[in-house]
Amino acid sequence: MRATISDVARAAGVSIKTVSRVLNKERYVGAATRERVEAAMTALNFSPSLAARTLAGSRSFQIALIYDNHSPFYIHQIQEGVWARCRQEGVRMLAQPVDVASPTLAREVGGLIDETRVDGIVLSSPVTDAAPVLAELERRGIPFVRISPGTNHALTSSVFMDDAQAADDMTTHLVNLGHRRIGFVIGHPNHMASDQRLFGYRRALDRAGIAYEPELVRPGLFDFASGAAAAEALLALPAPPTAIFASNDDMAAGVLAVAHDRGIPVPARLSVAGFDDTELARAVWPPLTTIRQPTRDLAYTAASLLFEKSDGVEHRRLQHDLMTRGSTARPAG
Amino acid sequence: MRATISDVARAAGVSIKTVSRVLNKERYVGAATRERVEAAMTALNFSPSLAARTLAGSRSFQIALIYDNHSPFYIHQIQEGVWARCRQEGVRMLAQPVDVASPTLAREVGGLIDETRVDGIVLSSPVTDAAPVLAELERRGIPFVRISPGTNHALTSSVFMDDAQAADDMTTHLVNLGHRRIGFVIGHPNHMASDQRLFGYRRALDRAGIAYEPELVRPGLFDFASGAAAAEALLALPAPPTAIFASNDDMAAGVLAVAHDRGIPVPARLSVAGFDDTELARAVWPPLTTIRQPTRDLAYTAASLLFEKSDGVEHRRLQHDLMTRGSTARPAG
DNA sequence: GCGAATTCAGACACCGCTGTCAGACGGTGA
DNA sequence: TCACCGTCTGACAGCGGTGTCTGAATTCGC
Repeated sequence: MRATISDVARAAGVSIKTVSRVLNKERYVGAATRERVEAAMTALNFSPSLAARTLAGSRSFQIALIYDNHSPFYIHQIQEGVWARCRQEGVRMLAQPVDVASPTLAREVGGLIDETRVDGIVLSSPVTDAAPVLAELERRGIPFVRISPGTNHALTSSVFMDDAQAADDMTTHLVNLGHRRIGFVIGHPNHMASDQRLFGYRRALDRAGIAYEPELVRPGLFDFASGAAAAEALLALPAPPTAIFASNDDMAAGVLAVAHDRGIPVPARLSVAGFDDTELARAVWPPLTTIRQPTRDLAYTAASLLFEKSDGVEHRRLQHDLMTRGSTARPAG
Repeated sequence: MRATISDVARAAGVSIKTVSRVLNKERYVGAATRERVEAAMTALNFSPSLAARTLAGSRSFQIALIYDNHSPFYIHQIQEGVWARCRQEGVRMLAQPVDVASPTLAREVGGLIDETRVDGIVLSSPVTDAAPVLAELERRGIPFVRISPGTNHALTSSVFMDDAQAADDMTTHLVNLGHRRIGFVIGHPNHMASDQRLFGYRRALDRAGIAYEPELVRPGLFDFASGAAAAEALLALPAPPTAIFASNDDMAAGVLAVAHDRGIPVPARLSVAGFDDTELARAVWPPLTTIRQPTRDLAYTAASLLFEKSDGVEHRRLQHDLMTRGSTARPAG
């Protein structure tokens, strides 16, 4: 049967409180005692009941990762990162997909906290910018860290990259190749990063002395279909762009598909650039020039911030990289 | 402050136990009493402590989903399916990535069960066939369901599709198009489904009276790179195949990339087929002809089996579909 | 109209740990 | 020598619910 803490105590000839001390690495346990207890624990194959620890103590050894569904690749990396850090800490991760548009979201999150008593929360974009949720978390005073938030940077701890600079870098890359008419596909309007990326695109154009043309900029939803639709529109223009920069890889894949369909060789006649460097970027052809977003590391760092529990608000900026692959080249002619 | 069950009891003018009865939908609670209690619960915004319920009762309101990392798309759909069913049941899902090759895996899983007291477990391939894990679960008598297991079908409840038939269908599709030299890329050796798919391929060839040629069959690991490597080898053959059937979409994407690199038009000169119908199948160009595997439904059904807790072992086979898209066509000439 | 079955509600122990407090012990400074 | 401190360990009371048992009120069969 399952071993309990009192079984261990009996086997080691100490009180259950002493076993508890060893379990929690508290001070004031003699070396000899500790060893006896540890031996008993392994001998009995003891795993403490999380439920009992949560109920009796002030920690639950669980944190929650809250996200809304967008790219599976992105979510996968986020989960990976948070989970890896949790594992080091001996803490469980509760993955909680939500609908950021749900009117009851704040209450759901509140219920989650009450039920599970999680020790902290990692928020992934776009839940990072859902005001009711932030207010609820604030009200309860539960520690939380946001990954790539778009608003109120100062308020809470967060990890992020410089989306504007990254988009600027990519646009500059295209400009340096010789492109002058560069199409842009905006990201999902729910995500604040979308604005940042658009801003970076415009800033780079501006610096290069290229006039901003609204017709070259199309809305998107971070998915394949919207990328394809945007490409259709851009390529139907009287003076179509020689390069298209999509705000994520999924949409860039959509752009690629449209180009292939129309027999437009990439990159010879059309350069295509993405953003994120998900696995998709290397699975399409030609492989996408894209911005490597350190997604996994962002998530890992977010979890770290939670565990380090420095009292104050802390921010960490992580570096991005421009990954030059086969989908971009000098314009024809 | 957080409301407890005794707050609710006081507010409703009943005993704690009666509130507990309402919470658990037990019998023998008067309609009027139930309403008073429910009103008090919403008024106080009461969420019961999972830790306390777990400790005192015989359920934990949690199940675990155990998987080893392979395609992010696949995992994403599996999580989605299990999670959707859990939500209906008011049960939390603990996502637990593991390394199926780890020698301590069974112990880890045992520890997970002891710590969390999960009510049941969903196993996803290839953990479905890790003998030590199965033995551990069996020993503890904890309910579990396997998704697409490869072995010991009779032993435990499972949901699956007919991988052999699906591969047979795809191969037959290619044969019917007129292909005679059909390359095949095997899946990851850890996954039992890989054998089944190879078997289906051979069976279809056999029925069509086409001799099996070992040189047309290459090993793979379910990832892009191994698909590309297999394609390189196949296309370097003195008599290269006119079609390549890869055991999943990721590898098929690798095949496509090699074809593009070599300037071999798809599907005009080479047909390419995948397996799974992940989002990737529609993100590449041309979109992949593939087998739609009802991954999300498999996961959903697996969770259902867990909750329905019919005493006996139960199996559910789900249907697959042949999705004909742009990557396959009649061979040239 | 009366005993028995059924419906309803509460008392109480306890699930397996942690927090608090108090006690024992040996070493230290005055 | 004594008071005092740091170190080590145990007793004990909960944490917030559920399972079991017991008892009262109601319905039912004949």
